[in-house]
Amino acid sequence: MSRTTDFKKEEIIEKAMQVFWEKGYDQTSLKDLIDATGLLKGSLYNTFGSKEKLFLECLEYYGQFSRSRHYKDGDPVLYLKKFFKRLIEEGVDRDFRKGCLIMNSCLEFANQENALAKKAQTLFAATELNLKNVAELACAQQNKNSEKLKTNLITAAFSIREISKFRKDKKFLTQIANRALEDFGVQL
Amino acid sequence: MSRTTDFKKEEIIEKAMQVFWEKGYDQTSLKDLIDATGLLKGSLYNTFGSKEKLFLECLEYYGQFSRSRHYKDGDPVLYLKKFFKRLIEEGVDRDFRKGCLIMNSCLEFANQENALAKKAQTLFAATELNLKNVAELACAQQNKNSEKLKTNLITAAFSIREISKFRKDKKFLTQIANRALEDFGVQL
DNA sequence: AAATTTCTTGACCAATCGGTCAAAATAGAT
DNA sequence: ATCTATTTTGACCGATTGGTCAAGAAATTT
Repeated sequence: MSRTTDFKKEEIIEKAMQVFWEKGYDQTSLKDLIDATGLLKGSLYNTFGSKEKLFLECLEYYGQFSRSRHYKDGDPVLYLKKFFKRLIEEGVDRDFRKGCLIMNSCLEFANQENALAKKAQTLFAATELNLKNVAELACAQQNKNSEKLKTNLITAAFSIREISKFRKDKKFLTQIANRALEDFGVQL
Repeated sequence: MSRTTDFKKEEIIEKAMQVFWEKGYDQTSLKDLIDATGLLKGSLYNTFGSKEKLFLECLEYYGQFSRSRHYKDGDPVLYLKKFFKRLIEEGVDRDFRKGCLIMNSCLEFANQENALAKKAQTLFAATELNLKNVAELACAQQNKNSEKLKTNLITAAFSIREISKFRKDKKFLTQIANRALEDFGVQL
């Protein structure tokens, strides 16, 4: 009865997200999105409505990706070790300066109060909740107060992600992680 | 023998710096700079040559401002307490979402390797050196290894500055500071 | 007061920004 | 094969980007 799209929406979101992740929202132009997705301006607007709405879908997509790496089961302390090990590995990679799209967006929209800022902060809260859950499980094993430990974890994760953008210093980044991990009696 | 400028260069740099500090380099347009300084485009280019060169002068100016708050003498631990107290006070201020221009610039130019990125990282190193010096003095008093403590200090300062942009949570920010200060046997 | 040098001004530049839209192309239902 | 709903396409929009430049204004030296 009518023509169908030549592309899969999710594939477009995935490609657009990569550009937004690398360059940030404002620094990503429509031309960038066109080049990355292979769609033309009209199709892009026909499908997503605006650059802002497309970004929201990309944020949500990244949120799914992020949640897929949240703690599910197993040893919570081991999860934390693997978690920080990965952050550092990505952090020292010279080709990886993108950080975390959620944190990037929280910072980029910090002095705004629009849908983008709100969405970014909601996703940040989810990331935080993940670490909070892990911290509580680990603390239950060790009979400790988890509130400060939770702050330490999210702060360490944030710091490693952001500082590693401009400082590819494994020792430095590992010290940050170890400072949070020592609460749980382990080190990298 | 010739006409003199109607303005003082330093006053222009100060005003331009405020805009760059609030909005970042790329998000600051020439119109913003014109509005903030009161100069017209021609005068701006006649005086500074380009937006980039103007920004470099602003960065240097901020660097002086930053250095003016570095440790000079007195009790190093007391300096640290005041240092973090101020960071948190500014951090919870709803009208203060600018963070630190040096850290902002390190992040903004993280995936570039131009004069701007270089300059920002050089200034970051100076900030770091300040905290390192203080840490060593304080450690000498207390017979401790200062290397990890130095990392903790700069990481805490960075985290408070950045996280406070989008999270005006005094308790949270204080926990970050206290985590670094506990090494020196004090708390906020 | 005149001469000289510099600063100030505003018009102008090409390029790009996010976004719109009418016409052409096309896939599916009949 | 035809009809129809939808997508694709590329031209076009006004606004803004960073930057240039010639002409006019003005301050200082002589």
